[in-house]
Amino acid sequence: MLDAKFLRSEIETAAALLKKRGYDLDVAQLTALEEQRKELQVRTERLQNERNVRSKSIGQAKARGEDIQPLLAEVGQLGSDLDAAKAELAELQGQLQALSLEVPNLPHESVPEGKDEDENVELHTWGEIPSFDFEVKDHVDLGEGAQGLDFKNAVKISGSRFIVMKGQIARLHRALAQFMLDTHTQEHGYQELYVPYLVNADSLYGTGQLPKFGEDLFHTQPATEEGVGMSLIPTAEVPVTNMLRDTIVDEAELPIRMTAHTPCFRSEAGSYGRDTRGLIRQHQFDKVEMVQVVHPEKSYDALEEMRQHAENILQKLGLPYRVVTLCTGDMGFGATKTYDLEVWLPAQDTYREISSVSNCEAFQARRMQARFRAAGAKKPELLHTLNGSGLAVGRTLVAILENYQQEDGSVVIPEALRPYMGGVEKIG
RNA sequence: GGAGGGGUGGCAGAGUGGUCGAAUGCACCGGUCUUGAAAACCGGCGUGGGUUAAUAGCUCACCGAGAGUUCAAAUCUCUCCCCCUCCGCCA
Repeated sequence: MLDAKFLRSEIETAAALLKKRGYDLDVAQLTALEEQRKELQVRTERLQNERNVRSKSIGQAKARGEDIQPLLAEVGQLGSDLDAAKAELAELQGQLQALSLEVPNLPHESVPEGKDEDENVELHTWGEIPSFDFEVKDHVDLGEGAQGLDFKNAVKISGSRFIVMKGQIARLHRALAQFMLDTHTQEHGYQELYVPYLVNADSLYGTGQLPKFGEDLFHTQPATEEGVGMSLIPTAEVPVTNMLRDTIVDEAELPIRMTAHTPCFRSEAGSYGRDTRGLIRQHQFDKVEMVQVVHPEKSYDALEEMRQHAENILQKLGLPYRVVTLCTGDMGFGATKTYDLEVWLPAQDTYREISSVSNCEAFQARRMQARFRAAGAKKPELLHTLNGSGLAVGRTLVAILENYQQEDGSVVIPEALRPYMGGVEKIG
Protein backbone atom coordinates (compact mmCIF):
# COMPACT_ATOMS: atom_id res chain seq x y z
CA MET A 1 0.00 0.00 0.00
CA LEU A 2 1.27 3.42 -0.90
CA ASP A 3 1.15 6.36 1.48
CA ALA A 4 -2.32 7.87 1.20
CA LYS A 5 -1.09 11.42 1.58
CA PHE A 6 1.53 10.92 -1.09
CA LEU A 7 -0.99 9.33 -3.42
CA ARG A 8 -3.32 12.28 -2.94
CA SER A 9 -0.88 15.12 -3.20
CA GLU A 10 1.33 13.69 -5.92
CA ILE A 11 -0.94 11.43 -7.83
CA GLU A 12 0.60 12.34 -11.18
CA THR A 13 4.06 11.37 -9.96
CA ALA A 14 2.69 8.10 -8.65
CA ALA A 15 0.88 7.41 -11.90
CA ALA A 16 4.02 8.03 -13.93
CA LEU A 17 6.09 5.67 -11.78
CA LEU A 18 3.42 2.98 -11.86
CA LYS A 19 3.20 3.33 -15.60
CA LYS A 20 6.81 2.12 -15.77
CA ARG A 21 5.74 -1.20 -14.38
CA GLY A 22 2.77 -1.40 -16.65
CA TYR A 23 0.14 -0.39 -14.15
CA ASP A 24 -2.45 2.18 -15.13
CA LEU A 25 -3.54 4.19 -12.15
CA ASP A 26 -7.03 5.56 -12.61
CA VAL A 27 -6.18 9.11 -11.71
CA ALA A 28 -9.54 10.57 -12.63
CA GLN A 29 -11.50 8.09 -10.55
CA LEU A 30 -9.23 8.42 -7.55
CA THR A 31 -9.22 12.18 -7.68
CA ALA A 32 -13.01 12.29 -7.87
CA LEU A 33 -13.46 9.88 -4.98
CA GLU A 34 -10.91 11.70 -2.94
CA GLU A 35 -12.64 15.00 -3.45
CA GLN A 36 -15.91 13.51 -2.23
CA ARG A 37 -14.20 11.86 0.68
CA LYS A 38 -12.66 15.05 1.90
CA GLU A 39 -15.89 17.00 1.80
CA LEU A 40 -17.86 14.20 3.40
CA GLN A 41 -15.37 13.43 6.11
CA VAL A 42 -15.11 17.04 7.19
CA ARG A 43 -18.90 17.28 7.28
CA THR A 44 -19.32 14.02 9.17
CA GLU A 45 -16.76 14.94 11.77
CA ARG A 46 -18.37 18.33 12.25
CA LEU A 47 -21.72 16.65 12.90
CA GLN A 48 -20.11 14.16 15.21
CA ASN A 49 -18.46 16.96 17.15
CA GLU A 50 -21.75 18.80 17.46
CA ARG A 51 -23.47 15.73 18.78
CA ASN A 52 -20.70 15.09 21.28
CA VAL A 53 -20.96 18.66 22.54
CA ARG A 54 -24.73 18.48 22.90
CA SER A 55 -24.74 15.10 24.56
CA LYS A 56 -22.25 16.40 27.03
CA SER A 57 -24.39 19.41 27.85
CA ILE A 58 -27.41 17.14 28.31
CA GLY A 59 -25.44 15.22 30.83
CA GLN A 60 -24.44 18.37 32.62
CA ALA A 61 -28.00 19.72 32.64
CA LYS A 62 -29.25 16.45 34.04
CA ALA A 63 -26.62 16.53 36.74
CA ARG A 64 -27.87 19.98 37.74
CA GLY A 65 -31.39 18.61 37.87
CA GLU A 66 -32.68 20.68 34.96
CA ASP A 67 -35.33 19.65 32.48
CA ILE A 68 -33.56 18.03 29.54
CA GLN A 69 -36.58 17.55 27.27
CA PRO A 70 -35.98 20.67 25.16
CA LEU A 71 -32.35 19.70 24.69
CA LEU A 72 -33.31 16.22 23.56
CA ALA A 73 -35.68 17.67 20.99
CA GLU A 74 -32.87 19.76 19.52
CA VAL A 75 -30.69 16.74 18.93
CA GLY A 76 -33.34 14.76 17.10
CA GLN A 77 -32.50 15.73 13.52
CA LEU A 78 -28.79 15.72 14.21
CA GLY A 79 -28.76 12.01 14.90
CA SER A 80 -30.24 10.97 11.60
CA ASP A 81 -28.10 13.43 9.64
CA LEU A 82 -25.08 12.01 11.33
CA ASP A 83 -26.05 8.41 10.68
CA ALA A 84 -26.59 9.14 7.01
CA ALA A 85 -23.28 10.95 6.67
CA LYS A 86 -21.43 8.19 8.51
CA ALA A 87 -22.87 5.48 6.29
CA GLU A 88 -22.00 7.40 3.16
CA LEU A 89 -18.48 8.05 4.39
CA ALA A 90 -17.91 4.42 5.33
CA GLU A 91 -18.99 3.37 1.86
CA LEU A 92 -16.67 5.84 0.22
CA GLN A 93 -13.72 4.99 2.42
CA GLY A 94 -14.31 1.34 1.74
CA GLN A 95 -14.06 2.02 -1.99
CA LEU A 96 -10.88 4.05 -1.59
CA GLN A 97 -9.36 1.44 0.67
CA ALA A 98 -10.18 -1.34 -1.79
CA LEU A 99 -8.59 0.63 -4.60
CA SER A 100 -5.44 1.46 -2.70
CA LEU A 101 -4.93 -2.16 -1.64
CA GLU A 102 -4.70 -3.10 -5.31
CA VAL A 103 -2.06 -0.56 -6.29
CA PRO A 104 1.42 -2.08 -6.57
CA ASN A 105 4.56 -0.56 -5.13
CA LEU A 106 6.57 2.11 -6.91
CA PRO A 107 9.78 0.95 -8.58
CA HIS A 108 13.06 2.28 -7.23
CA GLU A 109 14.87 4.74 -9.48
CA SER A 110 17.73 2.27 -10.00
CA VAL A 111 15.43 -0.35 -11.52
CA PRO A 112 15.80 -0.78 -15.28
CA GLU A 113 12.67 0.03 -17.21
CA GLY A 114 11.17 -2.77 -19.23
CA LYS A 115 7.96 -4.59 -19.91
CA ASP A 116 8.75 -8.22 -19.14
CA GLU A 117 11.42 -10.72 -18.18
CA ASP A 118 13.22 -10.31 -21.48
CA GLU A 119 14.30 -6.87 -20.34
CA ASN A 120 15.80 -7.92 -17.03
CA VAL A 121 19.43 -6.91 -16.74
CA GLU A 122 22.21 -9.33 -15.93
CA LEU A 123 24.29 -8.09 -13.01
CA HIS A 124 26.95 -10.78 -13.02
CA THR A 125 27.56 -14.49 -13.35
CA TRP A 126 29.42 -16.86 -11.09
CA GLY A 127 30.98 -20.25 -11.63
CA GLU A 128 31.92 -22.33 -14.61
CA ILE A 129 29.18 -23.80 -16.72
CA PRO A 130 30.05 -27.49 -16.63
CA SER A 131 30.72 -29.35 -19.84
CA PHE A 132 29.91 -33.03 -20.14
CA ASP A 133 31.45 -35.54 -22.49
CA PHE A 134 28.35 -37.66 -22.35
CA GLU A 135 24.69 -37.00 -22.91
CA VAL A 136 23.29 -35.16 -19.90
CA LYS A 137 20.19 -36.41 -18.18
CA ASP A 138 17.65 -34.16 -16.57
CA HIS A 139 16.81 -34.43 -12.87
CA VAL A 140 13.73 -36.53 -13.58
CA ASP A 141 15.72 -39.26 -15.26
CA LEU A 142 18.48 -39.02 -12.69
CA GLY A 143 16.06 -39.11 -9.79
CA GLU A 144 13.98 -41.92 -11.12
CA GLY A 145 17.10 -43.82 -12.06
CA ALA A 146 18.30 -43.54 -8.50
CA GLN A 147 14.92 -44.69 -7.23
CA GLY A 148 14.66 -41.38 -5.35
CA LEU A 149 12.06 -39.33 -7.19
CA ASP A 150 8.69 -41.05 -7.32
CA PHE A 151 6.29 -39.10 -9.49
CA LYS A 152 3.92 -42.03 -9.97
CA ASN A 153 3.05 -42.39 -6.32
CA ALA A 154 2.80 -38.63 -5.89
CA VAL A 155 0.16 -38.54 -8.63
CA LYS A 156 -1.67 -41.42 -7.01
CA ILE A 157 -1.62 -39.87 -3.58
CA SER A 158 -2.28 -36.26 -4.48
CA GLY A 159 -2.13 -35.47 -8.19
CA SER A 160 0.18 -33.73 -10.58
CA ARG A 161 2.76 -31.22 -9.37
CA PHE A 162 3.53 -33.21 -6.23
CA ILE A 163 6.52 -35.36 -5.44
CA VAL A 164 7.46 -38.28 -3.26
CA MET A 165 11.17 -38.43 -2.48
CA LYS A 166 12.85 -41.54 -1.19
CA GLY A 167 16.11 -42.69 0.27
CA GLN A 168 19.22 -40.72 -0.50
CA ILE A 169 17.34 -38.13 -2.55
CA ALA A 170 15.01 -37.44 0.37
CA ARG A 171 18.04 -37.20 2.57
CA LEU A 172 19.78 -34.85 0.17
CA HIS A 173 16.70 -32.66 0.14
CA ARG A 174 16.71 -32.57 3.93
CA ALA A 175 20.45 -31.95 4.01
CA LEU A 176 20.07 -28.95 1.74
CA ALA A 177 17.53 -27.30 4.01
CA GLN A 178 19.66 -27.96 7.09
CA PHE A 179 22.75 -26.62 5.37
CA MET A 180 20.99 -23.43 4.30
CA LEU A 181 19.51 -22.78 7.72
CA ASP A 182 22.83 -23.35 9.45
CA THR A 183 24.60 -21.02 7.06
CA HIS A 184 22.09 -18.23 7.61
CA THR A 185 22.00 -18.60 11.37
CA GLN A 186 25.70 -19.20 11.94
CA GLU A 187 27.28 -17.03 9.28
CA HIS A 188 24.73 -14.44 8.24
CA GLY A 189 23.20 -13.47 11.57
CA TYR A 190 19.62 -14.64 11.12
CA GLN A 191 17.43 -15.99 13.87
CA GLU A 192 15.82 -19.30 13.04
CA LEU A 193 12.05 -19.43 13.28
CA TYR A 194 9.53 -22.21 13.16
CA VAL A 195 6.23 -20.76 11.99
CA PRO A 196 2.63 -21.75 11.15
CA TYR A 197 1.94 -23.00 7.65
CA LEU A 198 -1.69 -21.94 7.84
CA VAL A 199 -2.29 -18.22 8.18
CA ASN A 200 -5.25 -15.89 8.57
CA ALA A 201 -6.46 -13.31 6.10
CA ASP A 202 -4.95 -10.38 8.00
CA SER A 203 -1.49 -11.82 7.49
CA LEU A 204 -2.12 -12.27 3.77
CA TYR A 205 -3.27 -8.67 3.47
CA GLY A 206 -0.19 -7.62 5.42
CA THR A 207 2.30 -9.04 2.94
CA GLY A 208 0.11 -8.30 -0.08
CA GLN A 209 -1.16 -11.69 -1.25
CA LEU A 210 -4.65 -10.40 -0.60
CA PRO A 211 -6.87 -8.96 -1.87
CA LYS A 212 -5.42 -9.36 -5.35
CA PHE A 213 -3.79 -12.77 -5.54
CA GLY A 214 -6.14 -15.04 -3.64
CA GLU A 215 -6.45 -17.42 -6.57
CA ASP A 216 -2.75 -18.32 -6.29
CA LEU A 217 -3.32 -19.79 -2.83
CA PHE A 218 -4.85 -22.89 -1.33
CA HIS A 219 -7.61 -21.91 1.07
CA THR A 220 -9.05 -24.17 3.74
CA GLN A 221 -12.76 -24.37 4.30
CA PRO A 222 -14.23 -21.72 6.55
CA ALA A 223 -15.01 -23.12 9.97
CA THR A 224 -18.44 -21.54 9.91
CA GLU A 225 -20.60 -20.12 7.18
CA GLU A 226 -19.48 -16.55 7.73
CA GLY A 227 -16.17 -17.50 9.23
CA VAL A 228 -12.91 -16.85 7.47
CA GLY A 229 -10.90 -19.91 6.58
CA MET A 230 -7.16 -20.12 6.82
CA SER A 231 -4.82 -20.38 3.90
CA LEU A 232 -1.69 -22.39 3.27
CA ILE A 233 1.35 -20.17 3.00
CA PRO A 234 2.73 -19.63 -0.51
CA THR A 235 6.03 -18.59 1.11
CA ALA A 236 7.42 -18.23 4.63
CA GLU A 237 7.59 -14.51 3.92
CA VAL A 238 3.95 -14.37 5.03
CA PRO A 239 4.21 -15.73 8.57
CA VAL A 240 7.72 -14.41 9.17
CA THR A 241 7.15 -10.82 8.03
CA ASN A 242 3.85 -10.71 9.89
CA MET A 243 5.77 -11.25 13.10
CA LEU A 244 6.10 -7.47 13.03
CA ARG A 245 2.45 -6.72 12.32
CA ASP A 246 0.96 -4.21 14.75
CA THR A 247 4.17 -3.76 16.65
CA ILE A 248 6.48 -0.89 17.44
CA VAL A 249 10.09 -1.94 17.99
CA ASP A 250 13.00 -0.02 19.45
CA GLU A 251 15.43 1.34 16.91
CA ALA A 252 18.17 -0.48 18.82
CA GLU A 253 16.63 -3.82 17.88
CA LEU A 254 17.21 -3.19 14.19
CA PRO A 255 18.01 -4.81 11.92
CA ILE A 256 15.86 -7.85 12.57
CA ARG A 257 16.98 -10.86 10.56
CA MET A 258 14.82 -13.97 10.53
CA THR A 259 14.98 -17.20 8.59
CA ALA A 260 12.64 -20.15 8.37
CA HIS A 261 12.42 -23.41 6.50
CA THR A 262 8.85 -24.16 5.46
CA PRO A 263 6.89 -25.89 2.78
CA CYS A 264 5.21 -23.49 0.37
CA PHE A 265 1.89 -24.14 -1.31
CA ARG A 266 0.88 -22.58 -4.59
CA SER A 267 -2.15 -23.30 -6.72
CA GLU A 268 -0.26 -22.43 -9.92
CA ALA A 269 -3.58 -21.42 -11.41
CA GLY A 270 -2.91 -20.09 -14.86
CA SER A 271 0.36 -21.89 -15.43
CA TYR A 272 -1.11 -25.13 -16.72
CA GLY A 273 1.23 -25.82 -19.58
CA ARG A 274 4.41 -24.63 -17.89
CA ASP A 275 7.11 -26.83 -16.42
CA THR A 276 4.86 -29.84 -16.24
CA ARG A 277 7.84 -32.17 -16.13
CA GLY A 278 9.86 -32.51 -12.99
CA LEU A 279 10.29 -30.61 -9.77
CA ILE A 280 10.53 -27.12 -11.13
CA ARG A 281 6.93 -26.07 -10.55
CA GLN A 282 5.14 -27.89 -7.74
CA HIS A 283 2.06 -27.22 -5.66
CA GLN A 284 4.18 -27.98 -2.62
CA PHE A 285 7.86 -27.23 -2.29
CA ASP A 286 10.27 -26.41 0.50
CA LYS A 287 12.07 -23.14 0.79
CA VAL A 288 14.39 -21.50 3.25
CA GLU A 289 13.36 -17.88 3.47
CA MET A 290 15.27 -14.87 4.72
CA VAL A 291 13.44 -11.81 6.00
CA GLN A 292 14.96 -8.57 7.16
CA VAL A 293 13.17 -5.75 8.89
CA VAL A 294 15.30 -2.64 8.87
CA HIS A 295 15.59 1.10 9.34
CA PRO A 296 14.28 2.87 6.23
CA GLU A 297 17.68 4.38 5.49
CA LYS A 298 19.32 0.96 5.47
CA SER A 299 17.03 -1.06 3.27
CA TYR A 300 19.05 -0.82 0.07
CA ASP A 301 22.20 -1.86 1.88
CA ALA A 302 20.23 -4.74 3.32
CA LEU A 303 19.05 -5.71 -0.15
CA GLU A 304 22.62 -6.07 -1.39
CA GLU A 305 23.52 -7.96 1.76
CA MET A 306 20.66 -10.42 1.35
CA ARG A 307 21.50 -11.00 -2.29
CA GLN A 308 25.01 -11.88 -1.15
CA HIS A 309 23.61 -14.23 1.50
CA ALA A 310 21.67 -16.10 -1.15
CA GLU A 311 24.67 -16.11 -3.46
CA ASN A 312 26.82 -17.55 -0.70
CA ILE A 313 24.65 -20.65 -0.59
CA LEU A 314 25.07 -21.25 -4.30
CA GLN A 315 28.79 -20.62 -4.09
CA LYS A 316 29.27 -23.03 -1.21
CA LEU A 317 27.39 -25.62 -3.24
CA GLY A 318 29.52 -24.84 -6.29
CA LEU A 319 26.51 -24.22 -8.50
CA PRO A 320 26.99 -21.82 -11.42
CA TYR A 321 24.47 -19.02 -11.53
CA ARG A 322 23.76 -15.52 -12.66
CA VAL A 323 22.14 -12.57 -10.97
CA VAL A 324 19.64 -10.39 -12.78
CA THR A 325 18.00 -7.15 -11.74
CA LEU A 326 14.33 -7.44 -12.55
CA CYS A 327 13.04 -4.71 -14.80
CA THR A 328 10.05 -2.60 -13.80
CA GLY A 329 7.60 -4.78 -15.69
CA ASP A 330 8.71 -8.08 -14.16
CA MET A 331 8.73 -7.16 -10.48
CA GLY A 332 6.31 -8.52 -7.95
CA PHE A 333 3.44 -6.54 -6.51
CA GLY A 334 5.08 -5.30 -3.32
CA ALA A 335 8.67 -4.83 -4.44
CA THR A 336 10.54 -1.63 -5.24
CA LYS A 337 13.56 -3.58 -6.42
CA THR A 338 14.23 -7.26 -6.93
CA TYR A 339 17.22 -9.42 -7.77
CA ASP A 340 16.68 -12.89 -9.10
CA LEU A 341 19.34 -15.56 -8.76
CA GLU A 342 19.20 -18.04 -11.59
CA VAL A 343 21.02 -21.34 -11.36
CA TRP A 344 22.44 -23.17 -14.33
CA LEU A 345 20.50 -26.27 -15.35
CA PRO A 346 22.50 -28.35 -17.84
CA ALA A 347 19.54 -30.36 -19.07
CA GLN A 348 17.62 -27.23 -19.94
CA ASP A 349 20.79 -25.53 -21.14
CA THR A 350 19.69 -22.36 -19.40
CA TYR A 351 19.52 -20.48 -16.13
CA ARG A 352 16.41 -20.93 -13.97
CA GLU A 353 15.21 -18.85 -11.05
CA ILE A 354 16.23 -20.30 -7.70
CA SER A 355 15.98 -17.21 -5.52
CA SER A 356 14.30 -13.85 -5.55
CA VAL A 357 15.38 -11.08 -3.20
CA SER A 358 13.23 -7.99 -2.84
CA ASN A 359 13.03 -4.74 -0.99
CA CYS A 360 9.43 -3.76 -0.23
CA GLU A 361 10.38 -0.53 1.54
CA ALA A 362 7.36 0.50 3.63
CA PHE A 363 4.76 -1.11 1.35
CA GLN A 364 4.13 -4.12 3.58
CA ALA A 365 4.98 -2.28 6.79
CA ARG A 366 2.23 0.22 6.07
CA ARG A 367 -0.31 -2.52 5.47
CA MET A 368 0.63 -4.26 8.68
CA GLN A 369 1.51 -1.22 10.80
CA ALA A 370 5.03 -2.44 11.47
CA ARG A 371 6.93 0.44 12.99
CA PHE A 372 9.92 1.45 15.08
CA ARG A 373 10.58 4.32 17.40
CA ALA A 374 13.80 6.20 16.92
CA ALA A 375 15.63 7.03 20.12
CA GLY A 376 14.04 10.14 21.55
CA ALA A 377 11.55 10.47 18.70
CA LYS A 378 7.94 11.13 19.48
CA LYS A 379 6.27 9.44 16.55
CA PRO A 380 6.88 5.90 15.44
CA GLU A 381 7.97 5.43 11.84
CA LEU A 382 7.28 2.69 9.36
CA LEU A 383 9.95 0.04 8.95
CA HIS A 384 11.22 -1.35 5.69
CA THR A 385 10.80 -5.05 4.99
CA LEU A 386 12.82 -7.28 2.70
CA ASN A 387 12.53 -10.91 1.82
CA GLY A 388 14.52 -13.37 -0.19
CA SER A 389 14.78 -17.04 -0.87
CA GLY A 390 17.84 -18.60 0.47
CA LEU A 391 17.08 -20.84 -1.41
CA ALA A 392 14.23 -22.76 -2.97
CA VAL A 393 15.15 -26.24 -1.75
CA GLY A 394 13.47 -28.29 -4.47
CA ARG A 395 15.08 -26.34 -7.26
CA THR A 396 18.43 -26.52 -5.52
CA LEU A 397 18.05 -30.30 -5.44
CA VAL A 398 17.37 -30.22 -9.17
CA ALA A 399 20.49 -28.13 -9.75
CA ILE A 400 22.66 -30.47 -7.72
CA LEU A 401 21.40 -33.56 -9.50
CA GLU A 402 21.94 -32.07 -12.91
CA ASN A 403 25.21 -30.24 -12.35
CA TYR A 404 26.92 -32.99 -10.39
CA GLN A 405 25.74 -35.90 -12.51
CA GLN A 406 28.20 -38.55 -13.68
CA GLU A 407 28.14 -40.63 -16.82
CA ASP A 408 26.79 -43.65 -14.97
CA GLY A 409 23.83 -41.66 -13.63
CA SER A 410 25.24 -41.22 -10.16
CA VAL A 411 25.54 -37.82 -8.53
CA VAL A 412 28.51 -36.47 -6.58
CA ILE A 413 27.60 -34.72 -3.34
CA PRO A 414 29.15 -31.24 -3.01
CA GLU A 415 31.68 -30.98 -0.19
CA ALA A 416 29.59 -28.54 1.81
CA LEU A 417 26.75 -31.04 2.05
CA ARG A 418 28.72 -34.12 3.03
CA PRO A 419 28.61 -33.40 6.76
CA TYR A 420 24.82 -33.37 6.41
CA MET A 421 24.86 -36.62 4.46
CA GLY A 422 26.82 -38.66 6.96
CA GLY A 423 29.93 -38.30 4.81
CA VAL A 424 28.36 -39.79 1.69
CA GLU A 425 30.26 -38.61 -1.41
CA LYS A 426 28.11 -39.92 -4.14
CA ILE A 427 24.55 -41.21 -4.55
CA GLY A 428 22.69 -43.21 -7.15
C1' G B 1 -15.80 -31.88 23.51
C1' G B 2 -17.92 -30.41 28.84
C1' A B 3 -17.89 -26.70 33.13
C1' G B 4 -16.29 -22.08 34.91
C1' G B 5 -13.36 -17.30 34.87
C1' G B 6 -11.36 -13.30 32.08
C1' G B 7 -9.71 -9.63 27.93
C1' U B 8 -8.86 -1.57 29.91
C1' G B 9 -2.56 2.59 28.10
C1' G B 10 4.80 -0.58 28.18
C1' C B 11 3.31 -3.43 32.81
C1' A B 12 0.05 -3.78 37.12
C1' G B 13 -4.73 -2.25 38.12
C1' A B 14 -9.56 1.17 39.12
C1' G B 15 -13.78 2.52 36.53
C1' U B 16 -22.67 3.72 39.80
C1' G B 17 -24.69 4.78 31.03
C1' G B 18 -23.09 11.31 31.26
C1' U B 19 -17.72 16.52 32.51
C1' C B 20 -13.62 9.13 30.79
C1' G B 21 -8.75 8.97 26.39
C1' A B 22 -9.82 6.83 30.88
C1' A B 23 -7.98 7.11 38.47
C1' U B 24 -3.72 5.18 40.90
C1' G B 25 1.03 2.65 41.15
C1' C B 26 5.39 0.97 38.53
C1' A B 27 8.41 1.78 34.33
C1' C B 28 10.14 5.64 31.06
C1' C B 29 11.62 10.99 29.69
C1' G B 30 12.69 16.10 31.34
C1' G B 31 13.66 19.39 35.66
C1' U B 32 14.75 20.88 41.00
C1' C B 33 17.94 19.25 44.91
C1' U B 34 23.13 16.77 45.28
C1' U B 35 30.42 16.81 44.59
C1' G B 36 28.01 12.49 42.00
C1' A B 37 24.17 8.99 42.56
C1' A B 38 19.91 7.41 45.20
C1' A B 39 15.67 9.26 47.68
C1' A B 40 12.24 13.19 47.62
C1' C B 41 9.60 16.83 44.93
C1' C B 42 7.69 19.24 40.14
C1' G B 43 6.31 18.34 35.10
C1' G B 44 5.66 15.14 30.90
C1' C B 45 4.42 10.45 29.01
C1' G B 46 -0.80 6.06 23.88
C1' U B 47 -2.12 5.04 18.62
C1' G B 48 -4.44 5.97 14.02
C1' G B 49 -7.28 9.32 10.81
C1' G B 50 -8.94 14.32 9.07
C1' U B 51 -7.88 19.50 8.35
C1' U B 52 -3.32 22.31 7.55
C1' A B 53 2.70 24.60 4.96
C1' A B 54 3.06 22.38 9.83
C1' U B 55 5.71 16.44 13.46
C1' A B 56 1.44 24.13 15.55
C1' G B 57 -3.57 24.37 16.67
C1' C B 58 -8.44 22.29 16.11
C1' U B 59 -11.08 17.87 15.41
C1' C B 60 -12.78 12.46 14.81
C1' A B 61 -11.97 7.50 16.26
C1' C B 62 -9.94 3.69 19.43
C1' C B 63 -10.88 0.30 26.60
C1' G B 64 -10.20 -7.92 22.25
C1' A B 65 -13.31 -7.59 17.13
C1' G B 66 -18.00 -6.57 14.90
C1' A B 67 -23.17 -5.27 15.27
C1' G B 68 -27.16 -3.13 18.32
C1' U B 69 -29.90 -0.02 22.26
C1' U B 70 -29.41 5.39 23.69
C1' C B 71 -29.30 12.38 23.05
C1' A B 72 -24.86 9.87 25.23
C1' A B 73 -21.50 3.18 25.80
C1' A B 74 -15.10 1.05 28.62
C1' U B 75 -19.85 0.55 31.29
C1' C B 76 -26.25 -2.40 28.75
C1' U B 77 -27.63 -6.42 24.66
C1' C B 78 -26.12 -9.91 20.73
C1' U B 79 -22.40 -12.49 17.68
C1' C B 80 -17.44 -13.75 17.06
C1' C B 81 -12.12 -14.12 18.45
C1' C B 82 -8.45 -14.87 22.06
C1' C B 83 -6.49 -16.12 27.03
C1' C B 84 -6.74 -18.78 31.86
C1' U B 85 -8.48 -22.97 35.32
C1' C B 86 -10.65 -27.90 35.91
C1' C B 87 -12.50 -32.53 33.45
C1' G B 88 -12.33 -35.62 28.97
C1' C B 89 -9.50 -36.83 24.56
C1' C B 90 -4.92 -36.64 22.10
C1' A B 91 0.99 -36.16 19.17
